[in-house]
Amino acid sequence: MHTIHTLGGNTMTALSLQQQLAESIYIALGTAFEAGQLGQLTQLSPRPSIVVEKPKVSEHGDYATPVAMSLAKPCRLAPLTIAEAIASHLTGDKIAVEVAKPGFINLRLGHRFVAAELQRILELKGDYGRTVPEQPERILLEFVSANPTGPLHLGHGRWAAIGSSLERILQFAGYTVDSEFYINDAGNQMQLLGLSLKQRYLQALGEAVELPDGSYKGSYLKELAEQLAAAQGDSLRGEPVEWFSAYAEGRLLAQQKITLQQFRTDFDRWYSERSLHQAGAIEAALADLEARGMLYRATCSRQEQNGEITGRSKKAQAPHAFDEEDGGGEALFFKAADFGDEMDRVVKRADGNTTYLAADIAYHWDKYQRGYGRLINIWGADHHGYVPRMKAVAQALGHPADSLEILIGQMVRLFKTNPETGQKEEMRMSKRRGELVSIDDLIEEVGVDAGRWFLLSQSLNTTVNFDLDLAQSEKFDNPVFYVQYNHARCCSILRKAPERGMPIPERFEFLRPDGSAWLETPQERALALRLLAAPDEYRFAAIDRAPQRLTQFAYDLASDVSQFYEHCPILPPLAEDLQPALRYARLGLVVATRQVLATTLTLLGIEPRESM
RNA sequence: GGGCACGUAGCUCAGCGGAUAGAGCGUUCGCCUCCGGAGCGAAAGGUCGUGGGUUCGAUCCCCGCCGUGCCCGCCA
Repeated sequence: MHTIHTLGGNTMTALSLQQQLAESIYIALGTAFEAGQLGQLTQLSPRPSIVVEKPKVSEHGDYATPVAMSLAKPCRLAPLTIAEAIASHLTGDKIAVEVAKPGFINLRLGHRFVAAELQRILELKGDYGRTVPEQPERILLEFVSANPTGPLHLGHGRWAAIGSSLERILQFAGYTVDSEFYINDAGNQMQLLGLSLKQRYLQALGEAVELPDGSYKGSYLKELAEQLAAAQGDSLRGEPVEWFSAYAEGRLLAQQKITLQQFRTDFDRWYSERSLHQAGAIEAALADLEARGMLYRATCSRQEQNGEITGRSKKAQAPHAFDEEDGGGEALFFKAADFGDEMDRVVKRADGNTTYLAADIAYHWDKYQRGYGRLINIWGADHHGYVPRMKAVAQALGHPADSLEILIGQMVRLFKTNPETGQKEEMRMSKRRGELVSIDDLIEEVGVDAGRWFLLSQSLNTTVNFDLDLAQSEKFDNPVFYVQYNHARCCSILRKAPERGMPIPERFEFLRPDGSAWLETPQERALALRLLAAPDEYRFAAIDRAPQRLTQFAYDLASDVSQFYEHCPILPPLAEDLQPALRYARLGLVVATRQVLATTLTLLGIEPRESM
């Protein structure tokens, strides 16, 4: 029987604190139920959801549950009565329980409990905070997935930071996760890339050639072309466009890989779209859909036929503009509308070429074939309109709609103070002119740590307003600096302790012989409680797919460290009047704190620096 | 026209249906010369865009409206 008495110090359980508390409350609930204290409530299954949360006000306890209020109706009892009944079965010497006004049950962690949990951190070290999911899953996380047509820009940087952190966070929460980059290396854009490079190459040879319309105008292609001209002279003049495509792709993809690696974003697989074509996966996936009755041939979609398409953009209002080119023949449609998309989508054009969607169908078909039960994609908001048709694909292939999870992230805007006006100005990025701020630029300007931090610290559905000045700041107004500084500060204390006559012991003791706590100041307690909340923070970051919870947590933790440091001296001479046992208990708290800060930063892909 | 997201303190943003809505910056007022200096403490500052609804309880869920951003191809 798992009672409140056995809480804490149990290194075998992978339960977070809130899970442990919820478990205890559930058991107390069962006891109350069996004792007939829950009124009209007829059964305890399905198990009622037990919310355990950290109250905003400390008077309401370290943790609290409103479970009695949600049970009031089925029990037909006053919430207070229910709360009293549950609370009466929660008594123990490790946690103080009290019932408050409307029907809250407030829990206060006792010294022994806190001390035991601190010991657990010291024992588990970097594994503290690992949890086990309710449902184990094999997840494929796909992100960035750019065209190999140029340097990765700031937007890609956001997906890289979030994807790579999320991968670590999900793994720490017990999921099996693989990460993948889908290389969009097929289609006419590669043709255009080759053409652009060839023209640049000819320009570099001194020829007056115009770049074709819509070509890639970024300076990186010019540099590539000049390198080619310098190394090969005019010997490549006769090479076909395809040669230039392949060359450009090879160079640009290699550069993207280097950039991402520098940005601490590693992929388990780089998956080439072209390889799907070569392996016949597109035909295989379409054959699968065909066999399921999900395809049909027509000159236009069923919805257009029936006049069901209203409210479209100008482009979409003229769906047959292509007829002139392709002779108005029949295309192959996928019945996306059967699964919630607004209309059916073309997978094979009238001219016989497959569409981008067809390749994406094949890619996701292949992901499922490889045995992943959950697919998570991170896309920019500019692709959100694509979500319904991909969800339709998942369902048409026989998978639940929610097995494909598409996280839509808003865009990144960059701000910098103009030295002339002193005003913050947006650095406008223009894709047309090839002027995008690249991840390489970002790394050069602010470094990987600050770059990642600011791209991670906002919720996915908020636009990031990236403040370059703030990210460069080496003062406490810069949160990443503040967090790293406080980690380094812990390291410094641990480094100096032996020099000041306090060698680091094997074990720390947090309780006095009489069972009371050495750590009893508000700062010590706040810090310790923050550490105990870490596993829940990691867990929620995984469940909510929300790395920004951890930047927030890291900051709050650093703030607790800072206050602890100000008020609780440890090393002589500053602390020489204090009892050694107290100083050692504080030192133990520093060891645990450093560990949790380091774990949190590692999950974010930010370096826990030992010195600044 | 339609879709998605957003609207919370002067600014940038957090906020798992719970009690008195938080943080940083900025502003005001006090401290501090300290194990690692770039600080610490406090105060002021809010009709959570708006109008309804669901709920014992709504910043959070649902609907309408207003405002902002992104998107709506037999492109990729």
